[in-house]
Order: sequence, then structure tokens, then C-alpha cells
Amino acid sequence: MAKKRTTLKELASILEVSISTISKALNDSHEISEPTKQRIVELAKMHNYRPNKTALGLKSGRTNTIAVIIPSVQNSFFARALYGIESVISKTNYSTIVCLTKESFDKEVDNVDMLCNGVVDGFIVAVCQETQNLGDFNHFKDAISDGKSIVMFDCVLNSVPCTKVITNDYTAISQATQKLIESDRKNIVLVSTIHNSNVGKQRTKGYQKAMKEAQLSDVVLESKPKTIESVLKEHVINNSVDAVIALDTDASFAAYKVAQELNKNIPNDIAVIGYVSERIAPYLAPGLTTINQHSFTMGKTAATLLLEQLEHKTNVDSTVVIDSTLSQRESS
Amino acid sequence: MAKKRTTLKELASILEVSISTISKALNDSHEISEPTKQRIVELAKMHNYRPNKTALGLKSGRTNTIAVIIPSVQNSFFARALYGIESVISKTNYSTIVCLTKESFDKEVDNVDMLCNGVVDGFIVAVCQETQNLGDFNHFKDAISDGKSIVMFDCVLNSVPCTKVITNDYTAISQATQKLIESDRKNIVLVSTIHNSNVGKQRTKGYQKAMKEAQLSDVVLESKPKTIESVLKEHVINNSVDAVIALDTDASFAAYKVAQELNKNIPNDIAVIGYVSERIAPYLAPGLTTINQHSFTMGKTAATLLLEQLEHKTNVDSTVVIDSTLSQRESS
DNA sequence: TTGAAAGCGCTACCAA
DNA sequence: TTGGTAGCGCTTTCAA
Repeated sequence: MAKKRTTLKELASILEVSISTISKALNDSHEISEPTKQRIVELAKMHNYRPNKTALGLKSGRTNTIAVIIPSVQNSFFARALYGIESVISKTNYSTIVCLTKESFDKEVDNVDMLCNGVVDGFIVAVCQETQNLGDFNHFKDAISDGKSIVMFDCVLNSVPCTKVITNDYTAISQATQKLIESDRKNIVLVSTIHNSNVGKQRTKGYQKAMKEAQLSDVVLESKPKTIESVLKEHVINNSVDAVIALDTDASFAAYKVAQELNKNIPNDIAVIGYVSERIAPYLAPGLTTINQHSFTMGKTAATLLLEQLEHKTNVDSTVVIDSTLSQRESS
Repeated sequence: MAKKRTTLKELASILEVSISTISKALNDSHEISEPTKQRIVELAKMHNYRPNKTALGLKSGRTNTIAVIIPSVQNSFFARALYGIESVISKTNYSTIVCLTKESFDKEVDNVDMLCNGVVDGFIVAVCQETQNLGDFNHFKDAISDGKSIVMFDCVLNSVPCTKVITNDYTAISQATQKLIESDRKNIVLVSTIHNSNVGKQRTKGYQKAMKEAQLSDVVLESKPKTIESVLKEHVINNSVDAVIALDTDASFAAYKVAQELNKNIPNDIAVIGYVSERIAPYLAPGLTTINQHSFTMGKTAATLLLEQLEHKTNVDSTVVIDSTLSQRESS
């Protein structure tokens, strides 16, 4: 198979003109006469000519491609953020490469290294957990010294000089907790399967701060997705609980399931606030009050900032905060 | 900023040897003496040299990059399929470009056209709905005649000669319906928000066939995601319904919500079978019996087949079927 | 064992 | 208005 793609050279030899004439004509240069231009454009169309992007890239030193490096796409936060990024990028003449790290440091390093070599102009990254724990950021620093622009979002590295888009996790959950307290909930339990991540830790601290301020004692239940439900159930059976704050999707679902199994009414017996995709939250019964991280907006913002830097070929060290907000529904 | 990436040329001028010597040394050619090799490799390491992929691509005519073109990543089916694809590709020296079409024909055409030009070696595509309706497949045919390999999955185009990975939608839902009938359900309603897609139509036909065979009359409720709940509720109030088959996530959630609001017990009053991510289904209360399309496996299969074709530089016209299976849970 | 030069597809400069 | 040529970074003959 493989009737290889038409090149300028071929067109040139067919019309018996020079390659540069072809190139100029196709780029609508004023140097070329109208009739010649027409002949060439027509022939190019006939042969379905389209310029080789790789060659363009080599020539210009830019590829008009950006890389999005995220841990996963099954996580609805990242899925929606990616959607936000795409919504911006697709309006430009840039393409997007998406790489999934699955929270592996090695994969993250591999991806960054590989794409640095003339494949992309810049990166949008949600730094993976393992990298944060390891504290090895050389792949990003190398990329920057190679002249790449980087925008980090959600999980960011403060010690890497680049643009960061984050949310106010700590404050948001702290306020949510306060709100529960104001509506007379006293026994508020925090449930989480993401206690190993920085994001999870931030959120837990925010909750604890609010509880402490109200002179209530905090209860933090942490477990793996598979077991979180039984851990919570156990706790609810043996203690009085009138509210649950769930830090992630698994924990949120677990709260609902436990409530149902123990015949507790949401929100009358137990109020629930959780982190679940805004697409799913309203479909739960009752609709789940969520802390909305505005993932779409975060993605959009990150993409916009990166494009800006790419235009000016700069890499600025700054931080933008997108506020999380409480999406009040029936569960609290 | 931008201390541009080190090139062979620079290394050559530092060591005052020729570019070709550097190139050969770095590629461990036997033509180069050990001592020279060592000096060069060492210097390269010092300067953090890594070859420019674009240049490699231009030279070799292959880019070791594949494109995954899917409608969305918020749909858990595609998210998981992508995960399956990545799991295969990331073990090779290929990279993945992900493009989201949002079901737009124009975006699909743009993506394919753009990536054909020396950016990727092959495509994994879930054809978007609009393209299926329009019936214009030239972008794929062009890509093939440009020598690209294509593997389609889920939504495929039979008239495009390429590898296809599909599931047995029709049979799977037909069997699920039969199973409901065997367990004495008579008033089985189908609910769908994807009636415009081929997949939706196939599933509906499978259901209708099973109903007809059992001499039961079929009821098909179709609506938009926002309104499907009220449509179903209305129907359940005015008719006797003892089972619901939901063709998509929105419809599945709607079924649960309606049951709860009308105080119907699942599965005693109403059995439910739906299409929902396997990650979420068990968390519903009660756990939802789903028709599992094995999205991960489909992705893995598609990727494996594409790699195979890329190795042999062929493009074969064949179809692989991955069977959907019933994941029995408590809702039916 | 090393180097010079051509060429991948393209653009852009300079000359004709 | 056209064409020749150099060069982007790399590999690969072929000569030295």
C-alpha cells in the first residue's frame, strides 16, 4: 500500500518549476504571479498536498504541539480539566498530546524527557503523587532550561519556577465544615481514600482547623477504596454521626451506601458533603452537596496561560488560584 | 531563558571532531574507537544531550507516535478504553496523541488531516456520531492512502478498509432482556438518551427482538439527559413497570432516582439493568447489574492490533469482536 | 578510524 | 517574477 504523501519536490518536477516557487505559491507569496499561483494551487489540490508538519517543526524550531501530563483520565477531575484544556487549544493551531502517568514517577520522567526533544513546545502538568513524595524535580527543571514553558495545575511543585493553577482546597473545605457546624451538626466525620496525596492532606487540615475552632473533636477515617465502606459503617454503628465529609468519589459513594444500609436518612439523620463529578452528583438520591473544584475552568485557565507564554516565549513563575465553591444540593 | 537543547553540531565543535563521528559514537557504531566513543558519550551526558525526535522523524519517515481519536474522555467507556490503549503503548517506544472530537465531524476531519502530515504513524479511532450520520469518510480513506494504519473501535465504519474492534451490543442486550423475562418480568421498559447513535439503535433492536420473541410488547422511552428522569417517572406512575433497561449512564441514574422517589424497591418492585462504569456500579445502592463492554480490553486489543500493523507496515481489513458480558449485581 | 556530503521536506534569503 | 541555495538536526553512504 502506502502511496506516500505528495511533497513539494514532486509537484515541482511535474510542473517543471523550482521547489521554492511551489513553496511560495502555496504560501500565497506576492512574489509569484497569479497564473503560476493558480496552476500550482490547483495541482496541489489535485494531489491532495499538505505540508509535512515534521519538516515545518524542524525548520521553525516549534512544533505547535503541547503536552498534557496527568495521572489519569478516569478520575473525573482530570477528565474535565482535560476537556477544559482542549476547549482552548482546539481553537488554536496547536495540537495536544495527552500522557497518563498513572501516578508513576518513572512514567512522568519518561514522558517529559521524550517530549522535550523537539516534540512539544510546552507542558501542562498535574504532578503525580510519587514525584511529590520523591522530591525529584529535575525532569521539569531540565525541560525549562531546554526552553519549554510549563504550567502546572492541581498538584503543583512550588520549587519549580513555572506558572501554577491551583484551588483553595484548605479554605474551601474549612468553610464547608463551618457551614455544617452552623446548621447544628456536631459529630462530623471525615472519610478519605486519598490520605496519601498532598491534596488529601490539605483538605484534612482544612477540616480539622474548622473543627478545632468550633471546639469539636475531629474524626478522620482513612482507608483504601475497597474497604472504606466497611470502615465507615463500623464507625457509624458504634458512634453517633450526624454528618460526613467525603474527600473523594469512592468515599462519597460509600457514605451513601452506608446510610442506606443502616436506614439513616440523608440529610435528616446524616448530612453528606462530598467530592463527586458535577455530572453525577445531581443524579444521586438525594442530590449530593459537593465541593466543586471547577476542573473545567482550571483546565481552561492552564491552557490559556500556557498559550500566552508560548507566544512570548517566556516562562514566568506565578500562581493563579481558582476558588472551589460549594454546590449546595439536598444532601446537606 | 531558553538555553536551547544541545545538538550534535555543538558537541562536534567542542570536541573538534565531525558531526558524523559524534552521531556514530552515540549510536555505538563499531566504526568508532573505544577511547573516542568514551569521550563523546561522556560529553554528551554532561550536556544532557538527547536526539531531536523531529529530526529523527524527518529522516526515518516514521514518528513512533500514534493518535487516539475519541469523542470524549468524560464518558467512562472511552476513558477506560484509553487506559487500555495506554497500557499497551506505554510499554513500547511509541507515544500517544489523544484528540477529542466532541462528536463533531469537523474536529474529527481536522485532527486526522493534521496528524497525517508526518505527525503520527497510525490511528486508533472511535468514529464520532456526526460522521456516521453524514456518511463522509474521505478523511479516513485519505489517511489510508497516505500509508497510515487505522484501527477503529466501538463505533466503526464498515466501508473503510481497516481493522475494527467491536462488541456484540445487539446480542448482549438481547440476552439480558431474556434473562429478565425468565425471572418473570413482563413489563420491561427501555430508557435511553442515546437513541441518535448507532450503538443506541443496535441496543434498542436487541431489546425489541427479545421482547418480540417472548410475545411481550416493547416500550421504548427516549429523551435528553435532562428530561429522561421525568419521562420515566411519568411512565412508571401511569403504567405497571417491573423492570427497566437503561442504555447509558444518565438513564441508569434516572431509573434509580425515579424508583426512590416513587418508593419502589429495587429489585423487588423494579429490576434495573444499565450501562454504568464498572467502577461506579457496585457503589450504587443496590449495586447495579450492568452490561459490561470491557472497554479496557477493547482498548488494549485495538492498540495491540495497531502496533502489529505498524511493524509490518500493512493495513488489513478485519473485525474482532469482544463480547459484552452481564455483570450481575443486586439490582436485578 | 574518521570525516565530508547528501538528503529527509520545508522556508527564506539572495541573485538572476 | 522566478530559481538556487543554505540550513533546521539527524543518519548514512562513501572517501580519505
